[in-house]
Amino acid sequence: MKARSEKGEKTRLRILQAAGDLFHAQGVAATSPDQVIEASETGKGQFYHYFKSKEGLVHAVLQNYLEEIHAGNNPAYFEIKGWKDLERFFFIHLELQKSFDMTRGCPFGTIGNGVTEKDELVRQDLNLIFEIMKSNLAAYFIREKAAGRLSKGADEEQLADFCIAAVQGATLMGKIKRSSATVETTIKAALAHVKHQFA
Amino acid sequence: MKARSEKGEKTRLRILQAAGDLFHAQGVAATSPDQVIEASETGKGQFYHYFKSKEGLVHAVLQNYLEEIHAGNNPAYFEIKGWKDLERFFFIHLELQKSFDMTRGCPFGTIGNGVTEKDELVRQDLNLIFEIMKSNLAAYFIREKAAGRLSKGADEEQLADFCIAAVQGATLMGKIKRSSATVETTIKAALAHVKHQFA
Amino acid sequence: MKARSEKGEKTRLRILQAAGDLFHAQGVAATSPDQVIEASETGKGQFYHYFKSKEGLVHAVLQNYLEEIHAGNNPAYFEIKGWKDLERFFFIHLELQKSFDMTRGCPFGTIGNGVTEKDELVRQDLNLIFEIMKSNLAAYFIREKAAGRLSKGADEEQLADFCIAAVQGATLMGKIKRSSATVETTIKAALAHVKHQFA
Amino acid sequence: MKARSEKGEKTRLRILQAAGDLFHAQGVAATSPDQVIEASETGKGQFYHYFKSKEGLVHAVLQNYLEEIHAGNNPAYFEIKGWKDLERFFFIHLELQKSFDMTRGCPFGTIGNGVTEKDELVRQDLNLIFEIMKSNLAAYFIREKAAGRLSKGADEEQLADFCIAAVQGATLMGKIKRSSATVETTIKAALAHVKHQFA
DNA sequence: TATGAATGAGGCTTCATTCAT
DNA sequence: AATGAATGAAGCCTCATTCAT
Repeated sequence: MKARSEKGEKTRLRILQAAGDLFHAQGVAATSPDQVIEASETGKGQFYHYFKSKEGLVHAVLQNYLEEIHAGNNPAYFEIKGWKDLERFFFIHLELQKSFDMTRGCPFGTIGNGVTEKDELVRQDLNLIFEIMKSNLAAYFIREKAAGRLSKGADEEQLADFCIAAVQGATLMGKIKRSSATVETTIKAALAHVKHQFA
Repeated sequence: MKARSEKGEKTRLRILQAAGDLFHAQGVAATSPDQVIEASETGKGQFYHYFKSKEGLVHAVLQNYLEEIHAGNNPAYFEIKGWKDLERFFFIHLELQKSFDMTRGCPFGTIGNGVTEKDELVRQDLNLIFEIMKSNLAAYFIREKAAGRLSKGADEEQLADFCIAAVQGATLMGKIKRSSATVETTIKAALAHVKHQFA
Repeated sequence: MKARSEKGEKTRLRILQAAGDLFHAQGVAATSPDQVIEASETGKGQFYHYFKSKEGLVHAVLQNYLEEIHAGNNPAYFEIKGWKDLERFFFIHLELQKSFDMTRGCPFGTIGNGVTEKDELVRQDLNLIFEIMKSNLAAYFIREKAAGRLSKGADEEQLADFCIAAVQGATLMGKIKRSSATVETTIKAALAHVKHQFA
Repeated sequence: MKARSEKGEKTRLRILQAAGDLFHAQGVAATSPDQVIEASETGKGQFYHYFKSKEGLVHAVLQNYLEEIHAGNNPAYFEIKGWKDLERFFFIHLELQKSFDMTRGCPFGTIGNGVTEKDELVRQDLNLIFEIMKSNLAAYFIREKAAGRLSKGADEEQLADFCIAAVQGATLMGKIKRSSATVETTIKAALAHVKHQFA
C-alpha cells in the first residue's frame, strides 16, 4: 500500500467517520455520498479520490472498524476475561443505544440488515467482524470450560453465536420500540441462559 | 372502510404484495415506487391513486400484514397452544429464510431496521405488529403458568420479548452469514432457555 | 408497440430532433442529455421517460432517420432513377455542409466515427442505414446494366460502396478543411469514375 | 525548442502515446485526462506539467505525429516514388484497421470528425497533416506528368485530394461495417480511377 | 378506475483543472 | 521532475410526486 500524506489521511478519516455515523443513523441505502460529503466537509472530488464508489466506501468503513478492533481502539471490543466482561459486552450495546435515545441499533446490525445479494463484499466484511466478535466470546467460554467452570456439555461456539444474536435481536427491538426496557430484560434473560451453562 | 370495487381491490393488493416482497428483499429505502409499479404491472397513476405516498405505501403494507394476522391468513401467525407451537413459531422464521436461500431476514425486522426518527407512523405500525406477536406468546406463557407448568418466578411478558428478540437476532445473523446453521443452534438455545423456565 | 398520446409523441419528436441536430454538430460523445434537454425544452424526467439511456437515444435518433427514409420524408434519400439523380445524391451532401458553413459533415458519418466496441447497437443501426443507401444506388446500377448502358464488367454493389465512401471521405475532408472546394472536386472525380464504367 | 531532461522527455512521450492510442480508439471527446494518466502510468501533476490542458494535449499529439512524419518515423508516411508506393499508401491504412479488428478508422479522421467550431487550433493541425499528405501525393503525380506518364488534363492536386478522401471514406465505412471487404474494393476502385488518368 | 405525460430535485460518478508538497 | 490532494462543475440517471386525459 502506497504511503499517504498525513493531510490526505486526515481527510479520508473524516469521510470515514461521517459515513460511519450516517450509516449507523439511517442505514446505508438512505445515505447518499452527498450527505457524507457535506457532513465531512469535503468536496465531491475528494470523496471519489479516496473511495471508488459508494460500495467502496461501505467496505472502507467496515475495514476501518476492523482496524480499530485489531488495534484495540474500539470501546465495544475488548477481551472478555471474566463474567463481568461478558455482562459489559451485553450492556455496552445498550448504553450505545441509550446515548442515541434508542433511535439507533448496533452499527453492524444496521448495515447488515440492508445487505442484498449484490453486496457480497460488504456481507463478507460484516461476516468477518462478527467472526472476530464470536472468537472473542468463544475464547472466554473455552477458558472457562478448561477451568471446569463451564459445563462440559456446553458448546462454546454456539454459546458465542447465541450471545451475538441476542444482542442483535435485543437492540433491533429496542430501536423499533424506542425503549430500553425490553433490551434490558432480554439481555438479562440471555445472560441467565449463559449463566445456567456454568456448573 | 370505504367499499371498493372488486377490480380495484385486486390492483391494490397486487401493489401491496409486490411492495411487501421488495421491502423484504432490499429494504424500504432501496425500493422505489417505480420498482413497485413495474413489479406489480400497474401504472404510475394507479400507484398514487391507492397510496398517497411511498410512506403511505409502507404503512399500507404493514396494515395489510396486520389484517392478514387478524384474519388468520398469515402462515407465521397462529395461536400458540402448546410447546410444539412455540417451536414452530421459531422454526417457521428459519424456513422462510431458507426458502430465500438465506438472503433475507424477517420482513418486519428488515423494515424496522430502516426506520429513522422521521418514520414515526411506520415505527408504530411495526410496534403494533410486534405487540400482537408478543401477546400471542405471552398468552401461552400465562396459560402455562396458570396450569402450574411454568415456574412462578417467570415473567411471561419478558419471556415473550426474549423469544421475539432471539428470532430477530438469529435471522439477522443468518442473513449476514448466508447460513442456516447458527440460526438453528441459536433458536435451539433460546428454546432451551424457555424450557428451563418450565417447572 | 403501445399507442402513444399525441402530446407525448410531440415531446418525443422534439427531443429526437434536438438530439439529432446536436449529434450532427458535435458528435455523440460531446453531447450530453442535459444539452438535449435544454435544446428540446423538456425536463430531465421526460427525457428518461422516452429514452432509457443516452445510448437508447442515439438508437432512437437513428431509428427515426430510418423511418423518415422509409416514409420518403428525408430529403437526402430519394430513389435514384437516372444519372441526374446520382449527381444529386452526391451534391446534396455538399449542399447540406454548405448550409452549415462547412462546419459539419454527414450526420451518419459523424455518429459512425464515434462508435466504439461498446456501441454495437448503434453500429448496427448505422450499418442498416448505409445498407439502404447502398441498395438504392446498386438498384440504379443494376437497371443501367440491364439496359446495356453500364459496362458488363462493372460490379454494381462495389460501385455503390465506392459512391458512399467517396461522399463520406469528401465531406469529412470538407469539414476538416472548412472548405467546399475539395469536396466538389473529389465528388466530381468520383462521378467521373462511375461515368467511366458506363459503356 | 526548450531543452528537456531525458527522463522528462520519456514521460512526455509516454503520455503522448497513450493519448494518441486512446484518441484513435474512442475519439477525443470520449477520452479524459484521467484515462490518459492511467494508461500512461503517470500522475495528475505530470500531465498538467507537460500539457496545459486537454486541448493542449490534442495539439501536442498532432504535433508529435507531424514530427514523426518529418523525421520519417511514421510507417504510414513515406515518399511516394512510384505506382507501388501509391498502392501501399492506400493499403497501409487498411492494414492498420485490420490490426485492430476493424474497430478503428484512421487516427486523423477520427480526431477530425470530432472537431467543432471551438477547436480551431486542432483543426489547423489536422489540416496541416493532410496538407503534407497531399503534397506528397501531388508531388508524385507532378513527377509522373512531367515524365509524360500522367495525362496532361489531370489535376495533380485534385487527384491527391481524391486519394485522401477515398482512403478516409473507405476506412470510415470499414469501421462502421467492421469489415475489410468494402474497404478493399473501394480502395481498388479509387486506384483504378487514378490509373485511368495515366496515359 | 386507469394510463402515462410532466416536473424538478436529488443520487452516483466522472471531468478538467489547480494547488501544495 | 514528480506526486497526489483538492475543487467544483458537469455528466448520466433515478426518485418521488403531480397532472391531464
